[in-house]
Amino acid sequence: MLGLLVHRPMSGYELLKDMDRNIRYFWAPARSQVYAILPRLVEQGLATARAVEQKERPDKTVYRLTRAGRDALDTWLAEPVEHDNRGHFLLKLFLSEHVRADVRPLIEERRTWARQRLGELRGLERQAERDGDTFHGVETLHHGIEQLRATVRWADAALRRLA
Amino acid sequence: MLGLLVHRPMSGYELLKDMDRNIRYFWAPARSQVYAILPRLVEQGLATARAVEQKERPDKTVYRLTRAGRDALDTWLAEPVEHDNRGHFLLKLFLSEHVRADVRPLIEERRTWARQRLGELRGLERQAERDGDTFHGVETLHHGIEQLRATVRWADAALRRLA
DNA sequence: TGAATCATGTAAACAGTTACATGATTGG
DNA sequence: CCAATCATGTAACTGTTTACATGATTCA
Repeated sequence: MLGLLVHRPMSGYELLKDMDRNIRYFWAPARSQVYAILPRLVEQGLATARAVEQKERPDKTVYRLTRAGRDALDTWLAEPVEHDNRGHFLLKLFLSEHVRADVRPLIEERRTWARQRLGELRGLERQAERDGDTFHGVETLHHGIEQLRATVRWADAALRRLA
Repeated sequence: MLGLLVHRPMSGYELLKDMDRNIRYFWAPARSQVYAILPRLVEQGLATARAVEQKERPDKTVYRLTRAGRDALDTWLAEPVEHDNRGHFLLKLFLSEHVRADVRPLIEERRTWARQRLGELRGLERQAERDGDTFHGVETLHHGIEQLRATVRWADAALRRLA
């Protein structure tokens, strides 16, 4: 949310529109969650709230990032990616647009992580085959392996597109 | 958790061991979450708790599925998969092992879902290219497309392995 | 002697969902 | 006239995490 408010001050409603346009496919919180977080940003000094009266529409509250909010965003982007955290990587990839930093290390790190993880899963796959595991158990491993191979393929292609 | 208790009555600790062995790669709740859910199963009549005294180890509580618990598992497995719900599909795939039902429709449905979704993302990809979106925005789309292609590939292969 | 394992929990927070609630305007 | 859009929220959950807390046994 800090990463979207960086563009321009917005109300919760506008923020949700922005999310729907940009990041819905990897992060889509409920409306009520966004409205719950916004006042918390103000409490934490990361944003300010300004009531805006409207004549033909209900009044709205517009949130604007503070300097501390901008700093918090930069700090978050500089922290290591939590690869197992759903959507965390894609969120950082998307938001690093606003912070002029090289994306290459981010993508390379994702690639390294995926390859390591791939090694683990292949180990379990061999073990499952030795142990004569059920179709169901083995297929969940095959599934994970295909997803990780796709991640490596994507990272390679993205790095080529960058070059 | 119902799907693991179906095998044999277990304490929270044993349940966590089982999870770590089998489903850790697509669902790994915290220890405290498992301990929080178990008494809730008893409240809902889905399991019974039995205190077991141990001499050389701390006492433990062993949970056993009731008939209602077994029915709840079957009902859950028969319900449509929530494809967007993290781990939901893999959990059902893994647990349908215990319920003698054909897995084929489950995998076919996953494949259909992934292909539809793939169509959506490809549409957004074309639009993003027309609109001249940033590298970051376009790459998140490429990433999603690769993941979905991997899902379709996996489903095709799994259906072949089944045949 | 110290780490790992066995075993169970509480507390506090944040994440995320669905359902409930209101009320005006715009456009087909 | 009906649906969608604009706009904001509350309530009640379930999901999920990290940190705190205890205490015995086994094995290197």
